Amino acid sequence: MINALEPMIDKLNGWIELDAADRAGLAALPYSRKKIGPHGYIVHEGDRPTHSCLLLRGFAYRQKTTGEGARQILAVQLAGDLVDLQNSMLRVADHSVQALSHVEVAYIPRGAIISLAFDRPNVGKALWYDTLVDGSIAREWTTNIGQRDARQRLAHLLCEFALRLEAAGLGRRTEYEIPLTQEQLADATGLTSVHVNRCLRWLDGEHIVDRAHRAIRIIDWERMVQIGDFDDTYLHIGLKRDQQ
Amino acid sequence: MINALEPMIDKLNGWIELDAADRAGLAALPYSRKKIGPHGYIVHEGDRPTHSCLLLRGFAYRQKTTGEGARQILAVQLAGDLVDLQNSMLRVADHSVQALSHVEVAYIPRGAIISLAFDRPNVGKALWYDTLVDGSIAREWTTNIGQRDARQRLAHLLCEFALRLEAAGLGRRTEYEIPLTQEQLADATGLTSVHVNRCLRWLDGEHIVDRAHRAIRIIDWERMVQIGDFDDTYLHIGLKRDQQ
DNA sequence: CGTAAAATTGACTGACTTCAAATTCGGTGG
DNA sequence: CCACCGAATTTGAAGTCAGTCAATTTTACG
Repeated sequence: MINALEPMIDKLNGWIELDAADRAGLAALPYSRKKIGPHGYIVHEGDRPTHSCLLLRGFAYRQKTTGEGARQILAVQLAGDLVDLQNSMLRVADHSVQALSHVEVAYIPRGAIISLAFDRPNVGKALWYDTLVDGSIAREWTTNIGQRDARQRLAHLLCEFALRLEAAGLGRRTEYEIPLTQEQLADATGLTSVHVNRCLRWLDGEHIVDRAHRAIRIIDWERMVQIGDFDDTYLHIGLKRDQQ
Repeated sequence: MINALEPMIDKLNGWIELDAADRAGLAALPYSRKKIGPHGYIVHEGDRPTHSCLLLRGFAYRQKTTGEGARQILAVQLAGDLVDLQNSMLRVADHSVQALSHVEVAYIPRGAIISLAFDRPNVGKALWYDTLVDGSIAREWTTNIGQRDARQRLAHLLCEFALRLEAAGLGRRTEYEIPLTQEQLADATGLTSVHVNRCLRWLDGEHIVDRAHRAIRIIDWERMVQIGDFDDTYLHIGLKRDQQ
């Protein structure tokens, strides 16, 4: 029987080599599964979570809401992502996590993760790297929103999704599916949905991307990279290979 | 003799209670000191750092530069901050750290920190919390830049500095000094220096803040909080008290 | 299939940028 | 201690990118 936590173990193993005991320790983590529909909350800002949350299937996003009700999407999470080390380690969740599609999640008691992290240093390091890579992506998002114009922002985001989905084995960089509405793309880039629409239509008209439903086909990857000022260093794909 | 690492130990002790052995372990970390002038690089994007860097004295900032040369300031660091766990743990620095004022830094071999983190779980947890709080602040910055207008952004940032400096014992929330130029404030908020100037002048004219040199006096804290839509939860000040 | 959600489009507006010039500040060397 | 000079701040005028508002068309899914 395949353990439901396998995708997470594989992802962590991508950051640092885990031995059999490390993997066994991870596989033995207690958890409870739950299915959640689109828009459903996985973690709510202000909660005092006792569990960490792992995304087993589907897509989710992290977001914050300002006092005026504006929403900023902070990250998009793929299956296998430990969605909530951020929140569950701190006492009060400072942001929400919501389902983008139908998702299945595993809630793992935070105590069990912390113990394992310190019992098995390689697991601890892998978890650490995972949060560091999350942080690196967050910094690039800040830069994207703060310094690039609308077209660049969108192109950059679409390039990021392409590479992350490819790395996770969930698509190809030139053809993938991600269930984000234009309004959600807007909230992720600090734009309005109207303007996101105009930019997408432009990319479409220039034959750089081709859109059908929520599927994206990047016709001209080189051009897209150039428009989005995209450099994949910040994703730290291939970290393990680099570490020696 | 007072150990130069004391401010860091105090800060970490603010996240989780450290016992004598934890503190001794931290105090025994090997390090080399270095003085760096304003604008000098502490870590350069693209470096493969072998050391982590602790800010002993002065102010520093983290930044990324886009392919077009636009600069985004990602964080401002105060004395006592471990400025570079982010970068030094990953193999390639994905952003730079530069001195804002005359600073003194301590370079600590990353191996020594990693060993200590896993030998003494409390130290590991404290370091972990430290990066998590950094992450939380980063998320609020993203939200600030993505969703708030110019006035709100600036007011929010100035409120953040006020509380962080107060928490670090480096000023009072209603009166503090921070050596940021208006151009740097602009790069931190995704605005232009011209517009930052206009917003500051407005805050000034409304008698909400009073500026002299790089010192800021917040005359009307309540109003400032309201204008900046500021809620300090994300700073996780008093985390230890909340944790039990 | 029907209906609510999402995408699309147009006209108009405005917050912020750009460019350029004048003024003030601050640190350093004489 | 003061004079100097580059850096930082301040101000004005004009331009533009993206937002707002509102209506229409298309899509998705229960």
